[in-house]
Amino acid sequence: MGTERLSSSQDDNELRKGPWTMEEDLILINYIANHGEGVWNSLAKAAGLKRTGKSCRLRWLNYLRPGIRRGNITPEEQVLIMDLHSKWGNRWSKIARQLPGRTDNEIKNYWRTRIHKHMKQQQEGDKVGELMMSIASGLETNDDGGISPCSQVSSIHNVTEPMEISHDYLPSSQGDIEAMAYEHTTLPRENGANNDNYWSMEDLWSMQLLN
DNA sequence: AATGGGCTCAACCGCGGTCGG
DNA sequence: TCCGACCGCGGTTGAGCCCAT
Repeated sequence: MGTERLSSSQDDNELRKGPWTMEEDLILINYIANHGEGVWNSLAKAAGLKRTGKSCRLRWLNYLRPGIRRGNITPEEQVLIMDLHSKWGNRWSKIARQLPGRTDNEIKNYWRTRIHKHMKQQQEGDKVGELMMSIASGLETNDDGGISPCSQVSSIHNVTEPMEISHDYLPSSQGDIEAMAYEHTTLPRENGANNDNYWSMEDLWSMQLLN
């Protein structure tokens, strides 16, 4: 990644851009664990991160924050996203608040790369509405024969449990933590496939706290 | 095995809103 | 009231991965 590596002379003064490293993640997690979040610009400086406050905030909210659910948007969530998008439009942060553990960025990406694309394809084929039916196949229909996401929506609203975390293996050293964190950040994505084997950031969190 | 196009998603950018001095 | 700093949001980009050929 071209922007990731800066010359050593630049490293001391300039702000970093591009993907976050494991070290930066740990610094940010550690700092917020000790001092709390907020006032991102001063947080970035105080933590010793060569990042903008904006970048720290984004990384925290979209990736490191405990409770983040990653991957595998469920059919229920998909219906809820479509329902809320029809009401609110591109108010991603507002929509995200209705989906516990999901971020606005994730929902926005999901909408643009999947739902929006498929809707366009459906429209091109003059089959508007079939997407809804196919997505919601198995879900209940209303009297008009259309999809009634309301029951699904209400069920979603009750789904507030944090993601399940397996603690079958806990690290015993900082080296373990770093190796596991590295695995977490470098494992290839599986294109929507089950990623249950991935390390969640809550794992990283608990490790940091234990540490 | 090589490769080129499509897809995904983390991260950046720009803008508008809010707040304190 | 004005101004600057900061925050939050939505749009966009581009690196990396996947897959068909």
